[in-house]
Amino acid sequence: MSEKQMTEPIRILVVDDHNVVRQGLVALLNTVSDLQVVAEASDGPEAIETFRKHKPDITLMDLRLPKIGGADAITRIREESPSARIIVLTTFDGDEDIFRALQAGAKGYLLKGMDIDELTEAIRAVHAGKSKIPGFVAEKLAERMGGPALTTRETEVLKRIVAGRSNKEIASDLFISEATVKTHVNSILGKLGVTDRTQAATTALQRGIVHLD
Amino acid sequence: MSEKQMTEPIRILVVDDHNVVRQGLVALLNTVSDLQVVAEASDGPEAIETFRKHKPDITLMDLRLPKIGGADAITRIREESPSARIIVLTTFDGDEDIFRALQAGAKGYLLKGMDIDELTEAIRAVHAGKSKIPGFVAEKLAERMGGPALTTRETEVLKRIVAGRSNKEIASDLFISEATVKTHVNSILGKLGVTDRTQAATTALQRGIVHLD
DNA sequence: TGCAGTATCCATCAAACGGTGGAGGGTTTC
DNA sequence: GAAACCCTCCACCGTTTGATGGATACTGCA
Repeated sequence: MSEKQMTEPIRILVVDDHNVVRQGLVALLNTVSDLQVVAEASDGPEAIETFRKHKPDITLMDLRLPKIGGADAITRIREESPSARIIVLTTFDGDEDIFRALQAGAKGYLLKGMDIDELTEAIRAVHAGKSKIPGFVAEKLAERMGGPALTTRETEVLKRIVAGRSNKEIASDLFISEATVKTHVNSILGKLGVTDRTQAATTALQRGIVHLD
Repeated sequence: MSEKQMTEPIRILVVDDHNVVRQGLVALLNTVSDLQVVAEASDGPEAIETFRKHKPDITLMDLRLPKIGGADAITRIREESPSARIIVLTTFDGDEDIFRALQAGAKGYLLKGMDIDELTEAIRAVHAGKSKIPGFVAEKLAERMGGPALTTRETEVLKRIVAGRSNKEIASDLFISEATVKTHVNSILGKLGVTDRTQAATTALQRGIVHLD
């Protein structure tokens, strides 16, 4: 509204389910003169609704959220508002999560280990229409792209491997024969580059293909 | 120094390796009148050294830290200063981590999902010499106590199971026979209440006995 | 139409795993 | 010094897993 100001402040929505982190982030961002936190949300649905109501310039979003995960929330928000500028701010969470978030339309991917200056710089960059993905995040992404992607069925099987189910149990879970499960397990091992199901489970967790929750 | 004040502010050290979280926390705590952040640290050794230098009234410490983990850092700090009042502030990290932290002498165990009011209340309580452990944390702890504890050797074996090593590989890693490894694996399965090594791996991760890093 | 990819199933076989029970030597604890 | 506990090893046996090399069928795309 003010005519005197050179620039309007950048209006920000902060989404994080950890109260002290979120409130800390808000306190921190509000100390920067050209940034202004206009709303907060602590889970996926709330994020979607709050975005709809406030239409912030920039959304800072953690990926691990209750009810609806960050990547899905990004998808939903951008379905309604394709111009939404969303920056993922998380701790790491594996290449699969990075991939899904960027796939969903995130314009930036920052780590909580970054400095506040880098954060504000990234916010301004994305607000100006640029993208901001750190080099090593891009590397991780390239790494993932190199490897062949799991099919939906394989992912289904992998989830159950992580859940500690045997081939026989997985077979009855999915209403298929144990032979088929073995086929899937074999291609999973091949694609993940591991030699047994325990390794498959831990690398699936590490790469963020599956979560323990 | 001031004689006019009713109470001196509580001097706080904040330890967290995520810069934006830590700086946010500092910004947040400094908005509370009787709290004053006097120092920060971003890893274990730094925490120990910074504590030595500033002797804060309260230390807020995350558990996942580079170089030296939070629990070990607490141990080391309290060796030098048995009266140190340390509050763990973390995201969760499983019952084993809770146990080790309290064992090491932490006076409080708070989650980052808590409200800022609860946090400040806990800080004042611990500063007043009390302990502050939320109910469900105590529950988790009780749960853990119920189950039989793993021996050091079993933990060693479990780490390698999580790393995806076979019994034969674990045997040569530890310079023991495969038969011995099988014995250990068997008691691990029994103690964890699971039926195979993949389940052992995932519940070990879930309970915080082992970490993927 | 034909090809690539996915999902389903089969048989076979060796290797790895898990269950059971027992045994000896070493601590720590009472 | 007995009891309790841990670590080490052994043998036996059935089950599970992973590796290999197929086969059929449905999809979508070129």
